Amino acid sequence: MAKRAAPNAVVEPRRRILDAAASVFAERGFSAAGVEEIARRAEVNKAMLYYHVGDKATLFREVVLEVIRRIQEELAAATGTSDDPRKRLAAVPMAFARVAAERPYFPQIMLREIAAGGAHLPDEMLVEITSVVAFTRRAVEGGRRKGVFRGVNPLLVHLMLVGSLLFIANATRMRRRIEDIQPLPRNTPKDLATAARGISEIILQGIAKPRARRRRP
Amino acid sequence: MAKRAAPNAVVEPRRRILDAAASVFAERGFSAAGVEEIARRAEVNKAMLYYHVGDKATLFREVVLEVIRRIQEELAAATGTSDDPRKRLAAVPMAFARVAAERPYFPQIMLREIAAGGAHLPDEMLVEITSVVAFTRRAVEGGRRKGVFRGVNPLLVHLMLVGSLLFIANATRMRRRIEDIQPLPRNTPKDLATAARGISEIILQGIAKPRARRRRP
Amino acid sequence: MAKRAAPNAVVEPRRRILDAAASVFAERGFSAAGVEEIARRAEVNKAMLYYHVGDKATLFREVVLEVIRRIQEELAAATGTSDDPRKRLAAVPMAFARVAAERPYFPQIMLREIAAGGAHLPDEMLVEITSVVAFTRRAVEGGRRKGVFRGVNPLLVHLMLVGSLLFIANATRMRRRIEDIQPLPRNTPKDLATAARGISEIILQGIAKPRARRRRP
Amino acid sequence: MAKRAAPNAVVEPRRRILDAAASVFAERGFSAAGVEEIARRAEVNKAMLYYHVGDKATLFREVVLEVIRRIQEELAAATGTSDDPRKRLAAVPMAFARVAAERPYFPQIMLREIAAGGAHLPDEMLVEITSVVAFTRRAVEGGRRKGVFRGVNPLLVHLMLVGSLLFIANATRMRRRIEDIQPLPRNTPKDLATAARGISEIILQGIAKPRARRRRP
DNA sequence: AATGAATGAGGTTTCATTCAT
DNA sequence: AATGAATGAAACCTCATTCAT
Repeated sequence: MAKRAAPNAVVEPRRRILDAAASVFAERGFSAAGVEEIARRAEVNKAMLYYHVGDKATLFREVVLEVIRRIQEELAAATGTSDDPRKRLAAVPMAFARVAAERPYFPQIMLREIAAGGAHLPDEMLVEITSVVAFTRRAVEGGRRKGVFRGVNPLLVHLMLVGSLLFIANATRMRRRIEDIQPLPRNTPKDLATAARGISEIILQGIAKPRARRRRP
Repeated sequence: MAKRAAPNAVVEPRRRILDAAASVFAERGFSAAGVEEIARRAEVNKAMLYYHVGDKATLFREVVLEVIRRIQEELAAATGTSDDPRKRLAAVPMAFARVAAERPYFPQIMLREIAAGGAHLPDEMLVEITSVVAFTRRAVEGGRRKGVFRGVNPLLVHLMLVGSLLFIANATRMRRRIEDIQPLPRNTPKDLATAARGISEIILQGIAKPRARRRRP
Repeated sequence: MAKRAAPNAVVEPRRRILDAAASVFAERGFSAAGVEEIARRAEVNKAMLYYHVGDKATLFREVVLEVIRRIQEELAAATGTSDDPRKRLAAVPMAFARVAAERPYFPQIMLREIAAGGAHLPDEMLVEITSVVAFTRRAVEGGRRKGVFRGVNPLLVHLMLVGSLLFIANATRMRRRIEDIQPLPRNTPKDLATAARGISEIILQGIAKPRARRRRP
Repeated sequence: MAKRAAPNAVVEPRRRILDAAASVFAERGFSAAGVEEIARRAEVNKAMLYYHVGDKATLFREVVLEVIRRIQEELAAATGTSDDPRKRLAAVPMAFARVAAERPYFPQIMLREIAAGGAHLPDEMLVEITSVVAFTRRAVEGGRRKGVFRGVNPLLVHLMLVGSLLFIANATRMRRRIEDIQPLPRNTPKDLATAARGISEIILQGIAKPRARRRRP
């Protein structure tokens, strides 16, 4: 289906552009990202970039939209698997870890945009994000009803799950720089999936309903 | 003993500049922040800004340095208070919450810089950050020795404590935008101190050493 | 086959820019030359100037490179003509005079850069200059072997030939200013070619091997 | 006489400023020279520099004026010594070499200003320079009358004498840079006085009246 | 679908000079 | 005689975007 045999033409320009944009946005952030460099990495003419996708803001929105969709897919898949609230909850950081494994630029872009207060995203896209929060809320409330979780603020739990994971994913890069300067204890979590498991383990125990105290005599 | 009675001169120019810089960096991020606007907010001539503090990068470093120092102070104060590992650990998110209360721009700048991988900070400043991690590690290991915590990766705990808090602080702003669009359940943590308590409560229970199981009869 | 009929478009933008740059560098010197003015004289947008050639330093280097090439061409042409050391030597100031006639800004730029110690030129370009010195050295040494020149430092001869010519070319402008103030004897060399001849005449006699003294009877 | 014992106060501020200005003007040229740096080198407050000498243009003029005066003094001294036209003529490059030995920045400033066409000097100062030319002219014309020089353009001779010397003085710095890149024959004139002697030797022979041709039989 | 050229606005930084004390 | 602070203009350069072909 490729139009030419040129090395980069095997993948459609739009795809190349979005990938290039993602990587530059991740590395530099929205403002510091240069349209010039995105075009260069996509091996595309700058004008073509406008032709195929649109201006810088559109570029960014498309990139973010794709990852949000992927998160939603992962969570949808998890929904079907089991209705154990503990498994449901653990699926949240794991979904993020999976998408991050697929698209390494994702945690950086996401954290940057959170820090920016969503400044580069339109209303509709923010609303999409809400669906992810809703997933966690249902799990927490389900667990509560079933007596496996104590009463906790579901939003707090969500933010801890996701925040911890994204934070860890990003901090790793900074940590590597520090390790280049001074030797550090050797305990960084190896990969994000491992981190995701560590996070849900702690949080699940953290919100578990304590066993009924032994009744006083 | 202010030098002049002019409305903005009650506080030293350097202070005004750093405060203005902090607010602009928080709102816009390093690259999108304009020296022009920083100067305007500081009510200072653009050239004066260079005279008093230095270029944009220096400006940023000074701002970050100040908040790191404040975090270190808060933790140092907590160190003196008690040697209960649980209290020590709870002091970490609380220190961040306190500094954030004092300097509202802090969580945003910090999260942005984490997402940037420390790109705008010199090596020495990254090293300073290590001291904060060390505080958590000592608390976790102390708790372990005393038998109140189970064996967990201290770095993971640290990143969860700090990451959760910073993430919550930032997500709040995005959340408010969403709330303007569609009504949401009314459960956002009121202030950061409350969030800090919620976080440490969950994590402390999450890493607590389980009581010895009663032996089966 | 000009692209447009617009009045300034008959000559390629890059050419116009280099010419404009040359004239401004000559008039004002590297530091005082304004990119703004270069663009104006080239009838080009300031950004286009960066697009077509590069920054101020690059602009300068390209201009200098062109004239060095021209000098080398002139000398190469002279090499083929004759192998009389006297003619070879005379070709040196004449080459400079010819290039100066073609590009009036050349002596000024060159003298300015000599005075700057080559501060705006990269190593490779300085090396190019060496080839010109080598030409003179070969002529002087050739003349020595053939017994027409006495033993003199070839570098000294080179610097006198070139220095005199460039100095005269530049002093003329200053001299004109003086003449506007007070009347002067009417003896300025008319053009640079004449000056070049005057210079080589004096220097050739100056380094000529004196005839063998008539032996005393 | 010194007002204070402070290390830099033994020499009057005005002197320090002029010396600092001279060195910066020599190194960087008029436009690139920064008032800031001049003040720093003079160990003087920037405002004081304006108080003691004046603005940048004035600073420059004072520096140039001083060296012109010194050249005039040297030539005046030479006038008294002998009335041999050859010695008179040789005194010209030697005067420049002497002043250069005293004030190393002099040849650079001078050559730069020649290249600038005197742009930074007022009319009166240009006129002063004329007196130097006049010295050479008298020597050349005197020598002509006495039958030791042939008929040559005195201005040409002057420009060759002075131009060669200044050119050599400046080229030396560029030459050193080249030598750092590639090894070169070892024949640079050691110091300027030696160069001055080399120059006048060649030029004196170059304009010497040829011995009467042996009359044709 | 593709490109090189064009553009205007804006970015950061520096500079010579002066003022208030 | 001396200083730190102030200022406005201008410097160089980059950017996102569009146009003509």
